[in-house]
Amino acid sequence: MRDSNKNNLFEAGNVYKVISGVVRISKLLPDGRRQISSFHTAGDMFGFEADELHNASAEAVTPVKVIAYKWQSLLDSTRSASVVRDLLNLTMVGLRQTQEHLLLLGRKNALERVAAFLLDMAKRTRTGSVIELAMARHDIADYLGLTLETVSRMFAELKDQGAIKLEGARRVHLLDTERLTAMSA
Amino acid sequence: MRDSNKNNLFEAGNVYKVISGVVRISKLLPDGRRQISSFHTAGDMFGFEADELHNASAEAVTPVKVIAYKWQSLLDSTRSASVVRDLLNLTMVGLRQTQEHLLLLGRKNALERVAAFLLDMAKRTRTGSVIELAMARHDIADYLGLTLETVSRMFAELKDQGAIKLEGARRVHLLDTERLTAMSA
DNA sequence: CGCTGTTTTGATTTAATTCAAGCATAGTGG
DNA sequence: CCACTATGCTTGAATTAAATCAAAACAGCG
Repeated sequence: MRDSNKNNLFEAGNVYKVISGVVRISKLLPDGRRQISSFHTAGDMFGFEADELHNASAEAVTPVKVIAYKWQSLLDSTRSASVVRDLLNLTMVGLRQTQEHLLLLGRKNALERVAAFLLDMAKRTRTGSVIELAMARHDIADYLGLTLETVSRMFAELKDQGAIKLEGARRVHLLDTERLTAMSA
Repeated sequence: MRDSNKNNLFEAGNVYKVISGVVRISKLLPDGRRQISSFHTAGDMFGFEADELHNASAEAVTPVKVIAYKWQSLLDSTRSASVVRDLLNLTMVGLRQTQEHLLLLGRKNALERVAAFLLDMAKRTRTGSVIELAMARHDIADYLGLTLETVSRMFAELKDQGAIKLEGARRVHLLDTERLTAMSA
């Protein structure tokens, strides 16, 4: 197990399980534009995207504890067969989530994206209708394919409409999940 | 093997291999907005995204021949272990490609998207620098998160810049791959 | 040759970005 | 304990890239 808030968590050839904290997976364009493909929280596994050529990076959004599994040792283990089947399942789930995110980035407007994001976060954390955002507006923007200003404006819009309440910038009360769901398109 | 140009190719519980033709995988929003997550051509496998709940659909862009493999029988086979490992690899490759596409949808402008699309198509087909587009502008638009008009304008722009030449709407000569590559990111 | 669906091109509108201040909040040291 | 600073967030005004609306040009195909 590894206790870290350093920059790049990954080495290709490993798969990771998050014990606590939040990790973001992202890719950069040469000029610095960034797209975050996913956030991972306690219990999630990641690292299926890593390979030698492709340069995705994994970074800690908050201080993080992760377990690193060596790819090689997973394949060699006596239970290898069922382990590989589990890994396949996890990767397939990841693929589905990523395709859902494609739909968001390709076809949803700013308000729909933010509404969908909040609902997704609420689903993960299971702390009722109050969510604690671990990441900055800038990270949310890079996840949703928007600018941080637009994200901020959409939060304000949702607040004005009475769908959410903000306690500081990071704690969000979902007041009307019904409506958020409808808005998330 | 299945010879088809009908609408939805998939049943969950199957994985498919394309023998010939082109398949598109897409998701719809309730109001009809569509995002195509991938096109699959001869040799490609697809179906890793399918499950009971999630509604992705696979459709033939051209008349298609595919082989359907029953998930169950793949797992039961005597060579199951290596088969599952192969499926895991394919799914991981799919995940990487999908994340690359997230970067395109979230952060690239229209010209960059179209340039990247053309290069990607060229890489797949390996017919030198001339590519035959199997799909309509509308499908390209839904893949790139644009409107068909914008796609058309970007083709015109690339033509004006001397990066490509069009022979009708569907055959594209890549005249300056170098520049297209630079433009694509 | 005349349809039908596809693609291109043009004019206008709009959603989101960019640029530019201000405002909060938390942390630091006097 | 309170100024002082750094960092992140919000808000406003102006700009812009892409969407929308609208029409013409272009295939294919019966």
